Amino acid sequence: MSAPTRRERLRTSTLTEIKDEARRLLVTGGPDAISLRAIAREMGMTAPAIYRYFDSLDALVEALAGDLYIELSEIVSAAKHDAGDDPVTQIIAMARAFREWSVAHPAEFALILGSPLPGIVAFQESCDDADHPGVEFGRPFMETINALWLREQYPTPPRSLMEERLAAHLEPLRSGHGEEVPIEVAWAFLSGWTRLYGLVSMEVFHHLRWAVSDPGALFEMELHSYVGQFTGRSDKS
Amino acid sequence: MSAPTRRERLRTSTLTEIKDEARRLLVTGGPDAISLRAIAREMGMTAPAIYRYFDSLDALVEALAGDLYIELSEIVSAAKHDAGDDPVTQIIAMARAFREWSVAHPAEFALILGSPLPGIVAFQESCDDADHPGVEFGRPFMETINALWLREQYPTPPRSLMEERLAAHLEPLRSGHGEEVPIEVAWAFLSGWTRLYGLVSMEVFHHLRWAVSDPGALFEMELHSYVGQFTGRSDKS
DNA sequence: TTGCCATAGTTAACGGCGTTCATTCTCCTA
DNA sequence: TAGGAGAATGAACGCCGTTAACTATGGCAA
Repeated sequence: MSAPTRRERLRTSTLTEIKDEARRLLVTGGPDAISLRAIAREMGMTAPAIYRYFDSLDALVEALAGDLYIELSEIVSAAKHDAGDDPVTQIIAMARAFREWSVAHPAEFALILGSPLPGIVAFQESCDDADHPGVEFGRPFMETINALWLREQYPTPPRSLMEERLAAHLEPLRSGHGEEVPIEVAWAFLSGWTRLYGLVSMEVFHHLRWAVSDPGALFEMELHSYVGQFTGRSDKS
Repeated sequence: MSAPTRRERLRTSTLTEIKDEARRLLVTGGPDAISLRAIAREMGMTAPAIYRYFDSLDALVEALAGDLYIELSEIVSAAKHDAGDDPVTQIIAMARAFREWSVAHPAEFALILGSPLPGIVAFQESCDDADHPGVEFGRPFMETINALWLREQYPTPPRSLMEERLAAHLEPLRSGHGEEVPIEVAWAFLSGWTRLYGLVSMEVFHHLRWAVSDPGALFEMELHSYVGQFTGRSDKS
């Protein structure tokens, strides 16, 4: 399994060089700036040569998106790992790591978590399989919120209501994370993830400029409010 | 001020035909499918003729985005108006109207509320002026949450904490909606809006497919949870 | 009524793009 | 050492935004 041949080494090296150049173009000029000709030009090649490595421009962008998903997942997981054993501390660390990466890499964030480009739609569609990057990315959040639930049962909407209205539509999540996840955990995870995503993506996409001059302050306030739900501390002033 | 000349009538008619065709292309083929040549082809014209009406493709897309913002704002305002006098009912109606329009018009949603395309960035930048579509869009939400606050003081993070950490960064919002808005209202508005946006945009962008088969059920559950914060009903199961 | 001119529209062209095809070169292997 | 697989090339096609020069035309003033 070791000893990659010289050809293989050259091939993977070219492959990553193409993706690196694509990312550079993404960062400097937005998603539409990623072009085979520009990549090839920058690499001292001609555009058709790239077809030896990717079936199309869309396939290249899709591969790049997969890499970025993994990069972000690893950063979030590392933040959790470095945060000690307390689930609440872990959630705070993961949320902050997610925001920091997103704000530092707006173009990358837009590619994997923004409006799906027509070419990236197929990538989204393939979310059915359990080892899709999206499921993998959500896992540490889910596990932490589950650990928290085992420790103390934080408030949620009434269980009866969730069982009646929500339970039937959670089979994709449960098939990816195990059938045994309590519905309160599923809800808390989805609720928290959508809040985190909404806040961060609005900041990254500049949809908050008209309201807030320092989105980081709003983020910390929201994080405080969200975590308060778990610590049981009253929010009354 | 009335009596537009014949020339003017023809001009505005062509202008809206161009934007209509651009929207049709947006819906059928995504943002990148909007092309001057395709629009002109469909209209029985040649592409350079469009430059009599718009300075560039970007300017056209920007104008279309402005129209869509107004369309969405009017729909949300109408929903509030039709919802009677109770602020809580109004909030529910506005949130549902927002989601329904977004789900029914994913391409339009992506254009105005998704990742900012390089060309649309200038549109976002101009959010400083108080009559920007974004401020106008947020107004009915803000007013309703304010009315609610006057009726009963719902729970928020501690006022002292918000004054210390958040107040200094809210001047853009306050300059658009009046200085007198209490910080609790500003927080409740921003918190609610980011939650609504996060949930809806994840649904529209198919970022929830891996977890939930019917995002509408999750939406109603979240709405229930968010509104519960105002009605003071306990969320314990 | 005549003449003019702003307005709307055209054609041609430039450079950039993804993609395909036929071709060439080069390195590894049998 | 001969051959074949893999890597890269150049030319071409049909898109695209944009510019420039040119033409037709409708409305208004003399």
